[in-house]
Amino acid sequence: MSAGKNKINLSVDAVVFGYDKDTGISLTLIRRKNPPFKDAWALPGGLVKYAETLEAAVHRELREETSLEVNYLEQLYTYGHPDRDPRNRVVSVAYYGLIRQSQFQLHADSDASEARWFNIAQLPDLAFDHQKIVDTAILRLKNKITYEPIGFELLDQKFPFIQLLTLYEVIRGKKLDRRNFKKKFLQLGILEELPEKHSSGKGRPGTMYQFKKKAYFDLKEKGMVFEV
Amino acid sequence: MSAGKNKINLSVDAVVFGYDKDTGISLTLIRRKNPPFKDAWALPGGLVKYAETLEAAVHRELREETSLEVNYLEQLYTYGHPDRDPRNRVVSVAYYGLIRQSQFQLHADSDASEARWFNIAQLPDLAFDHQKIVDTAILRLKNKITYEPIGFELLDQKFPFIQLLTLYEVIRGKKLDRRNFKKKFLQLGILEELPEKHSSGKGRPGTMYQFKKKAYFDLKEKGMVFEV
DNA sequence: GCAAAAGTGTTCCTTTTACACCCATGC
DNA sequence: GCATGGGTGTAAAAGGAACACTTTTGC
Repeated sequence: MSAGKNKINLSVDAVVFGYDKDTGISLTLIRRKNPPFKDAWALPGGLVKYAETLEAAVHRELREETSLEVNYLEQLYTYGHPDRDPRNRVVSVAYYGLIRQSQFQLHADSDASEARWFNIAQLPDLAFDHQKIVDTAILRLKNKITYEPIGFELLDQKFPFIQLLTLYEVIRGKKLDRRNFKKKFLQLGILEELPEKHSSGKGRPGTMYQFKKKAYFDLKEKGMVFEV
Repeated sequence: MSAGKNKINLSVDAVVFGYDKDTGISLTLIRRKNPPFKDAWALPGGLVKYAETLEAAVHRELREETSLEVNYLEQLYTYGHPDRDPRNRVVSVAYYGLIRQSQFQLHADSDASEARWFNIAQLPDLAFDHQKIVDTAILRLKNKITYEPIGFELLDQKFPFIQLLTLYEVIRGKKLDRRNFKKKFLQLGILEELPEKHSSGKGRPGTMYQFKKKAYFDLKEKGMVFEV
């Protein structure tokens, strides 16, 4: 603590989004066990070790604090204001990640657990400048989903079309025309229609689809522009 | 050197773009005076001081190493691979900036100077992972200019329309239709036509314009979407 | 047979692209 | 008066938005 007092600390923080067709977009927060901001909710994260990559640090912290394993992870922004941590100087590289929430109900709502999902519309007060980070992440998610097919990271591997539509509606925050959206999306040629049907219990069952990842990357390489 | 050996160093690097209607897009590099990569060209940058913001560090380093003062500065990406610096762990927050090159001919091509403009099409081998940073910055510039009017940061305050067109052609790397481009741009309502004319020596002199910054921010606030 | 949700096609309008002629200036 | 570059408008094509009826299932 005395040696290296004048050296800046480097940390990572992660905004992990999950999606559930019934509850919408959520993100993972952990409850802080120590001061400052003891008992407040915060983003998972922590100091980067000397020899690990930033991405490795994020994965490690997520594993340690939430036992989540994310597939999709992208750097968001680096927050470096001198006063963002009241103890000492901590510069934090923020990442955002996406997971299929259906696979991780673990921390859902047990009061005893330290990690929980929060709907992005009902977040508690956050420690440090984490609200700012979350705001940036949500903005990025909105933008990103229009020109990269990241939505598939949030849905199950196989899904009825209506779920894709609903996901876009939730993230964009407005109703979309079912027919136009489907037309446009199918035209991209990155969805595979499956023989299976999916019934929600009521009404006509919908066709299941899955993302053709390979087709997408092939097309992307040829200069195809994704935009929805 | 022995104390804090296990703490990560934090630096900033800056990709400063300049534009000249005759020579195109350039960026500033400095020649390294010390190992590693002694005598190689590198981006201006250096370690962040304990109590300064990241932006302040960038401005300071630019002042010290190139005597440039940039108005437009934006965070680009943070590079943190453990091996990016052969000496020890240095995580670097990269920024990119824009300036009116016409105001800074200082370091233009004096062989004795340590800072120089290089056309982005003819860059020398760069130290560290700086080529990667530059690639990202160029990509960002191309993207950004289509949905934010950052071009005005590169042009003189008053400019004939043709220069705006040429700037976009250079950055996009392809010819644009003069009439369609002008129509689209003027429709945005963020350009002010000036009474002055500008002659290139030959042909009919062109009308001068200037960017209506206030009008732009007012419109932006009302939700207007800039896209060219 | 009725309620609920999925499937499908056409028209209209807006935006984008393509394109050609006249005008002001310097020499 | 001719070469050079700047200014302007229109028509065709493409893309996006709006919109209604039929089909399949559960009860």
